[in-house]
Amino acid sequence: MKNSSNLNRKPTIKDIAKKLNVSHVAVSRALRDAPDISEELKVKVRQVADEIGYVANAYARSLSSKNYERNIGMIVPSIGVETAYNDAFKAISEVAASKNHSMLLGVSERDKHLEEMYCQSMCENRVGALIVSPVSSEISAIKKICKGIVPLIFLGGKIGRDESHYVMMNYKTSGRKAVEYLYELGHRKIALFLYFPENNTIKQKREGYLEAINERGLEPIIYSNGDASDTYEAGYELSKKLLYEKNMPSAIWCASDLMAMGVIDCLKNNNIKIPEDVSVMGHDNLYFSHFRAYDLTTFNVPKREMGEAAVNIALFLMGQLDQEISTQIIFEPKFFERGSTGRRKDSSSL
Amino acid sequence: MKNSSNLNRKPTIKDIAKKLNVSHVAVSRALRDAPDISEELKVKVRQVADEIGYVANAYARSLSSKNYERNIGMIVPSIGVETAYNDAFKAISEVAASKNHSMLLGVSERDKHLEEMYCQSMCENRVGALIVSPVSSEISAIKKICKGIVPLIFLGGKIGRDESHYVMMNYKTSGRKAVEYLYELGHRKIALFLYFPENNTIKQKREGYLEAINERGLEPIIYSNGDASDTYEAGYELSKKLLYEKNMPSAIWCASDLMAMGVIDCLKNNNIKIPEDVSVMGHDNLYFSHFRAYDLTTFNVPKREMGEAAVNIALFLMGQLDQEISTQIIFEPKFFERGSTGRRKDSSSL
DNA sequence: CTTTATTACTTTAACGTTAAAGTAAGTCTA
DNA sequence: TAGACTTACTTTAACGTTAAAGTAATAAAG
Repeated sequence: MKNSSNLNRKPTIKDIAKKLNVSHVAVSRALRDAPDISEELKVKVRQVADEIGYVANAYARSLSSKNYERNIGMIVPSIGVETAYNDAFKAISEVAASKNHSMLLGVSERDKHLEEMYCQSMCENRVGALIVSPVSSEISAIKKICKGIVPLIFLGGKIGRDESHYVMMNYKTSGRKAVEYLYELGHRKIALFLYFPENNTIKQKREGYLEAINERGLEPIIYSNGDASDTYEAGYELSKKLLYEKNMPSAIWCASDLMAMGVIDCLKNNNIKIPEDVSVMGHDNLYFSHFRAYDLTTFNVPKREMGEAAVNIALFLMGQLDQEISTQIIFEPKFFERGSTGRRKDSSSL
Repeated sequence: MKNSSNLNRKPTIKDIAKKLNVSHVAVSRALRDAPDISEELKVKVRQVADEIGYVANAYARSLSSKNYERNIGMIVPSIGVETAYNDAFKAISEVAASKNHSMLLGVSERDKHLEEMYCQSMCENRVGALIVSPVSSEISAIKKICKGIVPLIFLGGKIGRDESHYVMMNYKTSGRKAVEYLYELGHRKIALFLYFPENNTIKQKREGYLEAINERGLEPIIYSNGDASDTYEAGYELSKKLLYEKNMPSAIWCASDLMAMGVIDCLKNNNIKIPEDVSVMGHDNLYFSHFRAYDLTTFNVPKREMGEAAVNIALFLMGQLDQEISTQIIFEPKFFERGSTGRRKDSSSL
């Protein structure tokens, strides 16, 4: 049985007008508190509107006034516990609300087809700007859909630097700094734990790592798990593999904090002390990373700031900002030293 | 300097019509693949549309076809790491996408004023249904705004059972079961850690706890932190207080996993063994709760299922479901026993 | 070879609102 | 006391689309 609550016609300004024997335009102006309307009528109009439960129709308003570009769209691959998009979205939504814009959020679940569908839908809904954290580096379809209709701002690490508007991180810095830092602590056998799928983020981290490793004449040790992607379990499993292969490095840098937590728990479970026996570093600085049980040395990704930067670019492109700003922003990761890393023991082989 | 990218007029079906010397209605029908249009014209129309970068205007379409109730709105107090709303939103967004509905998300940041603003905006945007996790139990303003315009579905624990559409948890069960379980493990000194602000969720948990405690003739021990709300730090601080007061119970049930993690880290830091010396339980079963470092006994909140239930009610109320379903759903918490709880030691005083 | 149907359109009107131009009645000014 | 100005409206048109009704040209039927 179909429910039919959507069939009942909602009251319009014309209904109010009829009741008060005035033109619907007078009502429209009264409701908007526009000039050329007597206080008396305004009061009556508001009263009747309240009485009959009138609520403005945003579709008609936007169509008529031609400024439907009041919303900001955002498309993210996921909004689970482990991602940076929550904080970014939060910042974007706050700024948007403060400027009286609504947010449209699409969660593509890493599905390129769904991502494109959302893109199309947001264009049809005439968002003023669209902030996309693309599922993959392949963004030509998105660009084609939005071209000429909606300004596109890319957020995150998966895209190259030849786009016109983006906010991203320089993950190469993380790779270099991780090695530099661990080297200075005396570590010579420094492993890198990666995850799949291999996107630009990962590529940059590996690049930085390899550069710094090579400059110091060290041997690169890279482990990458095939299927689990960026998870606690992935870190746990890779560590088990290390233990099995009896090839323990004195320091491990994980491309994500989630993996690093898995590594720490697996090693501790096998009576390896962190950081006395092995130093473990992560990346992202999640909310949980500072918890005493992990106390993870890591790199902070300024999620909030990135979201703010993106929404500011959006506002600028929508003509809502009075100052000129750059629409290509690259943030540098910030190093956070905590307790999961330390000086190498004199005998480092396990 | 104002940017003016929003001023350029976008092509409409009339532009296509003019190019092909047909009526705009023919174009409209061709684009929608409607009958009464030749294959030939359809091909030409699609070609020109592509050429000039035509994108349908959702506002005009909705206004004309009068079915603008295609979107589902959702308003949540927060979307940070620690909340259940992520998963719920995820489920809702997936189901909505599968039925070709878009989602409008408002994050109220626990601000009642912002919550009402979003509510108003969603009504004006004629969402087909609005799912709200209210900031507080005071929901009369929300109900007044939406009345007669948009069906309202309340999600979460903060509301009473006299609303017409809701999805909530029975937290009283958690309170009872926590005590039952710990009692059976031999614990007699069972503390409850709460947080502020005190909403229905908390009230129910306390109620269940007190009932079960009283039935067994035990002494209730309730600690509540004044300001930090539901955080790791709150759990940490409350535990410090316990240690300082030398009033250690043999089991602690925390109203949230986040707090429980703080408790575990603080106790472990003070050489108290979990669960040998003290059993610790939480509530919510966050993604991080199963990590080896905490291995937390807790109650699962079926976030995803709750989201699915809510969106199904929404679809039903929008007349998009073929079967009749209940619009008042209460989920029972599911107990997850893990390693943070155990039998009481014979000598339990510390 | 007229009637009836079918195909592929066109024309008109409507959705609910706002913009812009028009106007009647009253007030002020010189 | 005519003309200009002000107030508080009304009328008309438009936004971009779809629904519904109308129609010319061709094909099929009897």
